[in-house]
Amino acid sequence: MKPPWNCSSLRDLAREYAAKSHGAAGKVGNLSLGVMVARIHEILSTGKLSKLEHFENDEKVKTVSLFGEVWGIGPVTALKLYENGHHTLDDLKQDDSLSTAQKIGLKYFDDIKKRIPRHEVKDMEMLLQKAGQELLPGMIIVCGGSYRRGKASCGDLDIVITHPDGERELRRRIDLKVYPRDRYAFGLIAWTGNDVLNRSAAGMQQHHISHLDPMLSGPSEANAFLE
DNA sequence: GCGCGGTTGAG
DNA sequence: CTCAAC
DNA sequence: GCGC
Repeated sequence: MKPPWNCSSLRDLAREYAAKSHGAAGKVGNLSLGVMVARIHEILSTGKLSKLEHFENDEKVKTVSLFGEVWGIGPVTALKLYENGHHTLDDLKQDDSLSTAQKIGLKYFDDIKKRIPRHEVKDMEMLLQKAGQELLPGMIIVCGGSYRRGKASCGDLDIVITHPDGERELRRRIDLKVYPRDRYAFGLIAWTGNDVLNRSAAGMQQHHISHLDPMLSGPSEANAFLE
C-alpha cells in the first residue's frame, strides 16, 4: 500500500523539523532523515513499526502493561508487582499488600473496562440533575468528558457542578455513611452516637462480619464540604 | 544535569 | 514522602 | 529548548 504523499515531501517536513529543533545537520534527534522517513513510511503502509514488535511481544512488557491497566496501579507499582513474581491478574488477587483502590480496580477489572453506552450516561446525568434540583434549586450539573464531546460511548462519567450562589453559600460539613442493608443496624447505632456507642458498634461489626466482602458489604463514608 | 502539569487524596 | 487519578 |  502506498501512502497518499511521497517521500520527498516527508523529507522536506523532516528537514523543517530538524532545522527548528536545532539538531545536528541532517538529523532529527539521533535519527538520520533517511531512517526517519523509512520508519514513517513503514507505519503508514503497515500500521506498525517492526522495530517495536520485540517490545509488544516481550512477556515482561506485556504483563507490566496489563497490571498498569488496573485502576489504582500505576507504572511504578506495576513494575514492582512483576518483580515480586506476579505474572497474571489472578496472581495479583492473592496479594493482600494491594491498596484499597487497587483491590477494587482488580476485582472490577472487567466491569470498569466496559464502555458506557451514551444513552446510559444521559440517564445518569438526568438522574443526578433531578437529585441536584431537589437538593438545592438552581444547581447546575453537567456531564462533561467524552459524553459532552458527543461520543457514542464513554469510559466514565465526568460530572461538573456549580450553583449561581456558590460563592456566598454558607459552608456546612456533611458526613455520608453508606451501609449495606445487613449492616444498617450497626451503622445507625454507631452514627447516632455518642462516641462510646460508635466504638462499640464498630467493634460489633468487626467481630461479626469482617469476613464479608469489603466492597459490597463495607460501609463507605464520604466526609465533605459542600462547595 | 534534570524535569517538563498541577492538584488532591491514600497510604 | 511516593504513587496514582483526573 | 528552557528554567532552575
